[in-house]
Amino acid sequence: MERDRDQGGGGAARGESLLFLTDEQLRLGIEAMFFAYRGFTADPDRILADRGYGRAHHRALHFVNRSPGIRVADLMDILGVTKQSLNRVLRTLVDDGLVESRPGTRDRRERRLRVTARGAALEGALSEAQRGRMRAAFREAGPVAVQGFRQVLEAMMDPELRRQYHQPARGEDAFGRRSAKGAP
Amino acid sequence: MERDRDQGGGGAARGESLLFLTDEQLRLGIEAMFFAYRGFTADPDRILADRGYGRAHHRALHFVNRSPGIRVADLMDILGVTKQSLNRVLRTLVDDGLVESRPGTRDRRERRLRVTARGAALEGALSEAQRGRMRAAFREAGPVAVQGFRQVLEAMMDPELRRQYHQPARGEDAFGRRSAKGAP
DNA sequence: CTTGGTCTGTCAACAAGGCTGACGTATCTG
DNA sequence: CAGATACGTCAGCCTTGTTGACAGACCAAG
Repeated sequence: MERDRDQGGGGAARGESLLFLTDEQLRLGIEAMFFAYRGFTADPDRILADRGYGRAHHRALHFVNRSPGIRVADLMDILGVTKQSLNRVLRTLVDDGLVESRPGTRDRRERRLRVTARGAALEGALSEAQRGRMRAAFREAGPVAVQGFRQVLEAMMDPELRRQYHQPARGEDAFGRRSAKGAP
Repeated sequence: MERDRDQGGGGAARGESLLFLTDEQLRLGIEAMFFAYRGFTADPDRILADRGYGRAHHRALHFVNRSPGIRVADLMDILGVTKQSLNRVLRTLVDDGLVESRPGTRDRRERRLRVTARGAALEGALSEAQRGRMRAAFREAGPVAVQGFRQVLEAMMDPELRRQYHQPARGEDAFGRRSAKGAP
């Protein structure tokens, strides 16, 4: 809502050019999201299938890699799944030696997660496949388009998720203190 | 690939500004896709859950509504699922009277699908929820950003899917002739 | 110090929605 | 007529989501 410039109820342009808000344009945006997301996940999915993992494993691995020492509960919030779902995926990753799970030093109820060397290798392969496609898309569209892409996507997120997007890290240092982004 | 302007191997800027192609920027793009897609599906998912349907029903309903008279095989291609998966979903939609399935007039082996009045109503509700969020995002980001958003998403699609994105319609007229976009 | 409440993560069981494989049926087409 | 095609269906499997019940660790109040 924010400033809410002009924009009458009708749906047609007025004054400026609001043609980009017509239902037809929105439908195109919706389908673009659908088809693009398919492409976005296609490459890593192939790699995962080869090794007997699924997309859920990729997601977990990605965010553990991004935030070493993350707690299970925080990972749950980011991924938006129940702890039971997450746990199943996490267990296979731990059993296979891709992720390491250690009790927190400050609070021993929690498990602090980090990727192992092997986990980092797989994450790198998946990530590189995904980055490859995105790099090509970014290059083809150019920096201005990329800027717009990010703006629209960010505006489409739920507010809590937007926070996750901006403050990636969440770990625990050697003394067991929590270390959020700019925490003292 | 296309023109392949500049863009050295290093990863840092050179001449222009290629900072938008760094791995860090790509990681942000990847996470933006992930979080935005969550938001993108959240609103319709709630409506669907109330009525005992899932996201798969939404997808089918959307594309049948978009392309009245579409054949089952074409819907399969668009959705990227097997006929068994599609059939399960489609059967419940037909049984519940949201989608109508009739043999084709030209070729009676095929089933031509279209939404019923009730189907259109549900599709409208789902669609409106999704459009609402996208409308807000588009308005907040502005027309230039929307243009970039569409460019990047399109570049990220698989080529076959890009075709689906550009030529939405696919139906059958009263005489049983196929009617693609600008077909004679 | 003990005790109850609130976290933490785990186990069990179930449902949705993908998948493969094998078939059956109707309908076209050469 | 013979083969190809479009669709539906049965059976069975897997991933990944769900809820419910539970155990261990922590913490604050008595």
